[in-house]
Formats: sequence, C-alpha cells, structure tokens
Amino acid sequence: MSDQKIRNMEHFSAVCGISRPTVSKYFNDPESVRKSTREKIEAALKKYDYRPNIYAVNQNRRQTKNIGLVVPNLTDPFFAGIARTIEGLIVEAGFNPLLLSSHGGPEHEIANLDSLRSIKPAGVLLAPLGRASLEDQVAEFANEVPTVLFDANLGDVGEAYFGSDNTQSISLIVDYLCRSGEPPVFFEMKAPINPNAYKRRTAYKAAMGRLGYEPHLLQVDGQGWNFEEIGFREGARILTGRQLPTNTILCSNDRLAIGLLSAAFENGFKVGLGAEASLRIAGHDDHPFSRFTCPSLTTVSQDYEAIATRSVETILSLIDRGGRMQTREETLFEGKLVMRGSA
Amino acid sequence: MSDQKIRNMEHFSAVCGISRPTVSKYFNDPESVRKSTREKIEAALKKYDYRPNIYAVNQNRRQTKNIGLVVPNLTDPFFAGIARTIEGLIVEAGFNPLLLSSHGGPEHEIANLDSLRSIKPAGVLLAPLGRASLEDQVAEFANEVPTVLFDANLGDVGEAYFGSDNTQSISLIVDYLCRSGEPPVFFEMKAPINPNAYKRRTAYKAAMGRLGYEPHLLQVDGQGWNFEEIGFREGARILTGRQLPTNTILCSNDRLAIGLLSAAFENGFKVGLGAEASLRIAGHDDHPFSRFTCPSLTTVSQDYEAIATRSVETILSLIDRGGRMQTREETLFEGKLVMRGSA
DNA sequence: CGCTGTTATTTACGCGTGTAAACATTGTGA
DNA sequence: TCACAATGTTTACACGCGTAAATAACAGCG
Repeated sequence: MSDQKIRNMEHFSAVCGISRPTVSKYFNDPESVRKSTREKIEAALKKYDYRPNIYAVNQNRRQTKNIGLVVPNLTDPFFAGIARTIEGLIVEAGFNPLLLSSHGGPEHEIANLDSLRSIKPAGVLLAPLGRASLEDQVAEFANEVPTVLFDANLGDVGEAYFGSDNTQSISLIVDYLCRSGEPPVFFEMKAPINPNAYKRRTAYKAAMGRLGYEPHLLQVDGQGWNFEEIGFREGARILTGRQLPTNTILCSNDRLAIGLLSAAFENGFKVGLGAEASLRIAGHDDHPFSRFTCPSLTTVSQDYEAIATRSVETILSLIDRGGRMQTREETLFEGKLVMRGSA
Repeated sequence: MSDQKIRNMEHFSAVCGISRPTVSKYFNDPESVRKSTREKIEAALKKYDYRPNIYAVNQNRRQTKNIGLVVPNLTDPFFAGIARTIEGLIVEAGFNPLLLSSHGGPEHEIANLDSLRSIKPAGVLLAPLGRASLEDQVAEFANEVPTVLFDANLGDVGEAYFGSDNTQSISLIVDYLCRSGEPPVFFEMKAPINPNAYKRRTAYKAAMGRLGYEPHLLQVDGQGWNFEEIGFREGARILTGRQLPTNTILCSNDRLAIGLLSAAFENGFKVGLGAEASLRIAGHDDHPFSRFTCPSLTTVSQDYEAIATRSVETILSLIDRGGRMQTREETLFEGKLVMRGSA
C-alpha cells in the first residue's frame, strides 16, 4: 500500500494507465471492462487507497444505490432483528441500506421519509407504525419513491406488502390451547396502534367460534409502545380483580405477555401446564426474549426470514423494472407453533 | 403549495427573485441574510417544494453535516436505547446521524467504519466491540476522522471516552448485597468481549476485599453476544451442580442475569429477598427488560443520559475546533442502585 | 446630504463524477 | 490478410452546488 494520496478518479486513472471513463465504467460494473483492464485497475486498487467520491457519484447517476429501511421502533428487539436480516440482504445485493427508526411516533415516521427523500433512495422498505401512521403523507411518499411495506399493512400504500398470516397463526395457537386445556381469553389493548392486532382479534373470535366456544376479550387501556409496562399494570389489575371465565390467557403479542407473566409472578400465580399451575399464558411473535421468561413463553413464531427475503427481492425487482408493479402484491406467511412452558 | 417542480437552486432563486449565491448563503445559515431576504425565501419555501441536493451540497462543502454513530449490537435494547438518545441530540444540533450496528462482529465493525469513510462524516461516535475490535484498524480510522468513544474504551483510540465507572457501580452493589444478606459470588464469562467486564471483575474483587470477604468467581464458557443463552445454559449447570459458597449471585451484566433467572426458575429455585427464597440474583446495567423478569431484577443503572449527552457535546466541540483535542479526555459516570425483587 | 459599513448581486470558477459520441485500438475468425 | 466486433480512448458536456472577488444597492447616522 503506497501512502501517496489519490485525489480523484482522474488521478487514479493516471496511475492505472487507463482512461478515466473506463475506470468509471469499471466501478459501475467490473465485468463491463476487458479482463486485462480489470486486472490493471485491481492491482492499482491494492496499491493505492482510492474509492470514488460517493457524493459526486450520486449526483450524476440516474439512481443512487441507496435503499431506505424504516422500522417503527428499534428499541423492540423484534424489529432490530428483522432490520439486521434485511440489511444483510440489501448489502449482498450490492446496495446500501439506510436504517431509520420511527421511535413509535407518526411525526417521526414522516420525518424519516422526508430525510430519505433528500437521499434519493432507489427504493424503500417500510414497516409503518400502522393505525397511527399519517397515511396520506406516507402514501404521497410511496407515490414518489418505489416502496414496499412489511410487517404492517397500510391501505393500498406501496407496491407490495409482506407480513404474517394472523388468521392462520392465531387459529393455530387457539387450536392448541383448546386441545391442551381450557379455551383462552384474549388479552389485548383497547385501541392498538398495530393493524395486526385487529386482525388477531378477529381471528381469535373466528377460531373460538369455529371450535364452539364463546370468545372473551380482555381489552385494556394503554397508549404507546410500552407493551410490557401495559401488560404488567393491566395484567395485575385483571388478575387480582374480577374472575376470569378460564385459566388460559392468549396475549395479542409477546411483549404484552412478558408484562403479564411478570404481573402473574408478582401476584403469586403459578403459570404453566402442570396440575399445580393455576394459569396458562401464551403470546404471539416469538420475541427474542420469550425463551427466557419465567416460565418460558408458549407462542407463535412469525416467519420473518421469509418476510425479509421476499421484501428485499421485491424491492430489488421493482428497482430493476423502473419502480412500478402492475398489481399490488400482498403475501402473508404462516406462523409456527412454539410450545414452551407457559401454556 | 404550487405543484410546479423546482429543478435546482438556480431555478428556486429565480422564483424567489433573489440571486443564487444569496439563497445558498441562506441554506447554510438563515441568519446570515437580511431579514427581508429571509422572508422572501421562506415564503417561496412554503409555496414550492424545494430542498438543496444533498449530494451536490456535500461535494462542495469542506465538511459534511454527517455524524456517524456505531454501536456494537442493535439487537441489544440497551444500545438501541442509547442510540436513540444520541440520535435525538445530534438532530437537535443540526447534524445528520447515521446509525450503524456492528452486529457483534469485528469485521462488521471495520466495514461500518469503512462505509462511514466514504460518507466523509464530520465526526463519529463509536461504541466499539471491545476486546474483539481490530484495534489497529479502528485507531487508523480515528486518526483520519474525529472520533469519540463511548460505552467501551479502546486503548487511547479517539479523542475522548465516556463510559460508566464500573469500580464505583460494582462497589455500590456489592456493598448493598453484603449489607442485605450473604456476600455475592461473581457470575461472568471466562473470556468476555467487553473490557467493562474485566473492570467489573477487578472491582468485584476489590470491593469484597475491602469488606473483608473472600471473592469467588464463577467463570463460565461461552462465545459471542447471546448472553441470555449463556446465562441460562451455564447457570443451569452451576445451580444443579456444585455447591455455591453463598446464596447470592452478582452477574457481570443484566443479560446474563436474565438467563440465570430463567435457569433458576426452571430448576425450582425461589429467587428473592424473603426468608422463603433460597437464592439472590443481581445484575448490572438496568437493562430495559430487567423490570419485567421474575422476580424483577436488582441491578445498577448506568447513567446513559450523561454518557450520551457528553459524547455528543464533545464530538460537536471537536468538530467545531477542527478535529483534535489537546489531551484525550476520559470521563466515567456513576451508576445508581436499583433495588428490585431479586436481591 | 454624503459618508460608512453591511448586505446582495454578478460573474466566474471549481468540485469529482456520469455519460455520450466520435474515434482508435485490439483480438478473432475466415 | 482483411473485415468485423468488441473494447478502450479522447473529448466534451452535464450535474447542482460552494465560494471568492468585484461591484452594486442598501440602511443608519451625523
């Protein structure tokens, strides 16, 4: 590695002994130049520390190589995990991921889209906040920039949507709970931010009806994204208060269940399957921490590998074909039952 | 809002009725132009949707307004939280944060620094992996770009370091544990990746010595960042195996403690303070989830507000004065005891 | 009113790259 | 050996903005 500083592509092409346009061609696609030329350039790259100025490149390219990735809340390990997977896939495809979190706030979500605008991304993968999203503004963005939604759907915004099949997954766990004990009540927030929550509620009612049971909703107050806190506080209220019609509680998501488990523990309930247990608790999502709750949480895992993979594939082909789909694709992936100690 | 598209600053300055260089001046600092001019520009901004091309701007400015923010692992809610706080502070200061996670991998850490290089950030806030970091390459980066370390120190890399005072915090909780029951053994990984872990080990030994007790280390095997998993697996082994010299276990961090609590639960140990409990467990960090463990986890909170604030202040003043400090600052912030149910 | 210092305009150039067109060179196969 | 296609070079322009220098307009003041 020589310590001579390369000023720009002109300079670099000079030390290569090759013209600048050819070097430019090389950086856009190494395969597009003759083998002997490629080798000369790569030898020089080993020797000198040069890389094209990204700002000059992006100013002149028709498209940047940037792909925006917006998740509702990075503090939630579930989203941190899926973001990581997606980032990896984007990098593999030769693009540059830009990760932004909306921190649970609709204004923040719009601010994220706004700052993505100035970066002129080739495409955007967006997991919207859901009900709280400022749909008009999100739709406007998706109109300007090729956008694929995942995790939560939002009207017909974007060119495609990939998420979980809540009907299937909730049906699956309701079925399991009924077969292995008493039919579950459904623990959820009264006004959830997430549209999946509504689908899960409906799916719960349908599943219970199909099995010949009366559905029973425990709808608790609570705002925002502090699900564990809400599950804990409202769970304690419910457990110590009125009588439940059954010993089994299915939570709308794992984070509520984690809070509820904590409340059950504090109030002396023994949670689990065995005869000595007085309560069964199940969740939904297979949150990274649900393996380590006490007892470990029975839940349904989302197929987030599939969601990530298909979302990335779709945005890439979308970019490839110039930004628009003929029809909006909506694909839901099935969940898998994860049987653990809590139910 | 007119729907006429503004092509560039030239065009925009035309509809403003002001020259382009003046408009350029406005965008660099709105206060630098006459009030009447400012009002004209702002009126036009309301009417037309224009913002300077970020690539053209950054190509010509001596400095970009970008500040890189690299954390070791975004999947860990602790880092997600501190990253969020830091992001907010950076935005407030009029800069543009770029969040990257090293996903626990040294090569990934270097790759992150490398991709930051091409973005030419004005400064970088780096929470390094620690022992696993490729120190030479990190140091080389810090030599090129004004860099402030936080959370984990790394030789004398960077212009400053802000972190927790492990000596104080460990001493604090050892003190508490000894006053409230039996003196603790120290549960940790044999070869931790985090340099803080070594400081905590040393601090534990010193604190025990000071109080007249024999220190006792439980050093378990385990690689990587799956601390809960390691805490669970090795915790189960320890709890069901050899006799412990005491009923109190202090974990090197909360994530190990979360795993250990889970293992204790599975193996029928009753954890807590009361007479009926057979085990006490404490952690370190006040992880977001430690409020919801069963029982809730007694721990020491890190003053991450202070770490975040001082780190950002420092990188900003560093940028302001041209990138170099006269001396490398190292400041440690005190932890606070968080007494909960587990010890 | 004219002076003075501040702010805006005009003009001009530079940043580092993409890209198109015309032309030159190279390698290939008949 | 020649023709042909593929690849490289040369030349030239464009992108959208920062910035400097010279000049012009302005506000405030006595």
